[in-house]
Parts: sequence; structure tokens; C-alpha cells
Amino acid sequence: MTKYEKVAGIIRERILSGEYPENTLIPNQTDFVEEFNVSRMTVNKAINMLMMEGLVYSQRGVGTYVLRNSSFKRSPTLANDYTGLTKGLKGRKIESRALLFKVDFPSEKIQEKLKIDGHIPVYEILRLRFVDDDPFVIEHTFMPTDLVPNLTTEIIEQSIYTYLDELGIEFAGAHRSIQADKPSELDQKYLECAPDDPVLEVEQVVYLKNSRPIEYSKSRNRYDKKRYTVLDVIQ
Amino acid sequence: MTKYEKVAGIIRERILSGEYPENTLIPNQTDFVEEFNVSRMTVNKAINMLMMEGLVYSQRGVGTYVLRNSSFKRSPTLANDYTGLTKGLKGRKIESRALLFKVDFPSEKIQEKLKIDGHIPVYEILRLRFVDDDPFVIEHTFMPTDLVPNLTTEIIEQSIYTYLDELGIEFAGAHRSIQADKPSELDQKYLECAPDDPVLEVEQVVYLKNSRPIEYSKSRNRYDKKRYTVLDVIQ
DNA sequence: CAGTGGTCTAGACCACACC
DNA sequence: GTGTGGTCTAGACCACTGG
Repeated sequence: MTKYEKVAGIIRERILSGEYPENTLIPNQTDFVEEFNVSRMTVNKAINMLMMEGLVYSQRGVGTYVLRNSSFKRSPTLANDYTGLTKGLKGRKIESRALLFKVDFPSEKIQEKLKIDGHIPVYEILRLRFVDDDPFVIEHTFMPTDLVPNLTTEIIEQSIYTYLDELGIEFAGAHRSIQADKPSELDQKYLECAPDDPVLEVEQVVYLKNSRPIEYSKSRNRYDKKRYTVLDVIQ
Repeated sequence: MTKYEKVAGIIRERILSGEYPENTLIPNQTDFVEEFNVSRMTVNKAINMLMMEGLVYSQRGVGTYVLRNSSFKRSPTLANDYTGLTKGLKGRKIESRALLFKVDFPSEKIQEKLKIDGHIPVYEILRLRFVDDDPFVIEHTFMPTDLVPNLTTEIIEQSIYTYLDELGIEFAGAHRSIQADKPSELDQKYLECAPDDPVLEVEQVVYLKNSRPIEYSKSRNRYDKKRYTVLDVIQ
């Protein structure tokens, strides 16, 4: 835990508790320097973190405003949500069924997306995931075999990302593209949706810390079960 | 233009030109300190910016990798895109038609979203926007009248955000929520879409620098005309 | 004008990866 | 160990806002 994280944590608590109310200025950076016995650079970095979270906004010559109040605690960010399932699902019954699990050499498109040569085999996985016994999302995933050894049907029917965690694999981030689409026959069959029910498609490439893409996938979600939230802070 | 922006700009150019190839390490921070005659803190901040852009990834004990190569120049970020229209539309013919433009006291939901009292009147605007004469998006927008004086039909048929720019209004950021939906009758009529064409709905609240929400809107886009891209970097 | 946050420095110590 | 990036300091100068 770094100093600036501690400082940010304390200020965040004060905002969420209402000690620093919405639409007011919080103490200036010099005050925090004295209170926490750290340098102003450290205070500045802490406040910058809170700005990234959308909790405050700093303006030169004015001060730092509280943007969000205590009644708005839920995080709107999606970082770390690589599972295809949102965080609001804790405590609910989640199951996966493998519809396809095979290994093959990558097509040109997959080579391009995963930035690999054609001679490295990739897993191709089609999974149907259920929440409380209702179909929720179909995931079509490609992963290079050299990065993810010994994948089994058992693993993919539980959680691939739990397995990757156990392997000590760490992620750097992801590119995502989101669009609406008409349901394919596959969607209609497995997501149990009507021909006029739209689907929300999320296409993503997930990157490892060492810069290699580890996953290219398209997820097709029932339109009534998934929404995507984004926080956008101007820098 | 700050020093760290200049440094980041030079390094970015080298990456995009291929001088620092994908999947290789760029020079270490101390080398850049000597080359640019700045402190290491400045180099560090510059590289941090590039990391936020998804261009590089730094790892303690190892160095800084190039993540994206020159063939991937388009920016995946959406900051500043509050217009409902993506940036790839430059040079194309854009028109807006006002379907509704009135002033009224806000409902409870709008009061909550815009964080205002019920006695502040709000504009309610329904706009249909065209790209190259094809309907593209329906925007349903609410804005407090005290923040945006003298709005006219003329302005909303051109660009509201150009007008806000002229007023010197500056934005801090936005919350967005994206989902797929079935087309309403309004969608079918104005977006000229079939009953089974899905729509992509983007709901957003845009915040000013002084912390007040200035806009709450729902945009309904033709599914074949809009996709949403997000870059997600773990911090 | 005074007060604010943004940036920058020179140097330091540390955590981590790799050999 | 060596080399890397991450953090932190104490102090400085500047840009901006507001009276």
C-alpha cells in the first residue's frame, strides 16, 4: 500500500461518508500535506486518483470539488471485468456449458487479433453461460495454447479466469467494442430469444502485462440481461 | 504544452513510426532523462500517459514494452465525444432535425439525474440526426435552462456542443450506460428501421468542470451505424 | 492582489525481475 | 548483484481564478 493510496483512501472515505459534501470544495493540497505529513506531490497524486474515479474534480485557481455524493457508491468502472459477467451477480448461481472446445491453427484474422504466427495452435471455445438457470451470454473465445497450458473442458465449464489467476497470469488491459445486432440462429437456439430480440455484442482483446494478447472473444448477451457502464473523465 | 506532453509526443511518434517496434522494450527512463534533459519524474509521467492510451506497458524490474504498432493508429478512446456522433464522421454531411423543443419543470427522475430542484426549468429536446442524408440517431436530451441560456431551434438543428463551446462551457466527464433494445414505434418511424432491427441505446449524464450535470440524455442509434469502443487499462 | 492546483527538479530509497 | 520502474521528498516556479 503506497502513501498516495492511503491518502486517497482516507479522502475517499470522507467523501462517501458525507464529511465532504457534494458540490463543495475539499481542503486544499497544502492542508493535506500538513495533516498527513507527506509531500504535496503525494497529495496531488492521491487527488488525481480520485479524479480518475470520477469522485472529485480539480480546477487550478479554484480548488477541488466533490462530484459524487455518498448516495452514489457503486463503482461505474469495469476494469478487471474480463469474465463476461458483471459484478452485480455475486451470490447468484452461475453455470457454464461448453458447446465447442477444440484446438486448431489460427485463421489470418485470429493471427492478427492475437498477434501470433500461424504455427501456434489456439483454443477455440464456445461457451453458454447461465445465471440462476437462465441463459445469459454466449462467448466465442480464442486463446493461444502456449500461454494457457492444459486447458480442459472441466475448467472452461467452471471459470477460465479463476484458472488463469491460479497460473499467476496478470492482465494489462483490454480493448472492447460494443454494438447491437440481430440474433443469429445460434443466439435464438441457445439464448432462447425471439427472432426480434436484439443481442448486445461485446468484442474484446485482452492483453497480458508482458504485452501479448491472451484472448480474443465475442460475447453475445441477451439484451434484457446485460448493460455496459462506462465512466469517462477528461484528462 | 507541458514538458511531459512534449516528451510523450516524441515517444509516441517513435512508436507509431515503427522506430520502437511492437513487443520490444523502449529505452529506459534514465536514458530519456539524458536525451531530453528533464527529470525522471517528468519522463515517468510522460510514459504513464502513453500507458493510459494503451500504447505501452511498464513493468517494474523489466522495462516498458510497446503494445500497439503503427498499423493501429486510430484512437480507441471516446473522451470528448459528447456529441453523439463519432469522430470517424469528419468530412461527411451531418444534419439535425428538431422533433421536439420545449421548456418545462423537471420530473423527479430528471431532478435526480441533473441534481436540480423542481423549480428550475429544463429544456427537453428530441433531435433526429442524419449522416449523408441517412437517419443515424435519435437523441432525447434534458438540460437545465440556467446553465444554457437562449437555446433556439436554430442552434439545436446545428450543433448544441458548438454553442456550448462558444459560451466557454467546459466539461469534466460523463457517465454512460450502453445497452441493446428493441425498436420503439418512434425508432421505426424516424430511424427508418424494421421491427426486428435492434437499436443501441446510450444513456449519459455529462458533468461540467464546476461539478454540475449539464445534460441527461438517451440516444438511440441504428444498430448498423454505431458501435462503441472502449479502452480499459488496469491501474 | 492572494490563494489555488499543475508542473518540474535533483536526488533518494525501494520492490521487483532476471542472471 | 545489477538494472528496471514506482514512489517519495522539499522546495520551487508558474498559470489560473477570484476579489
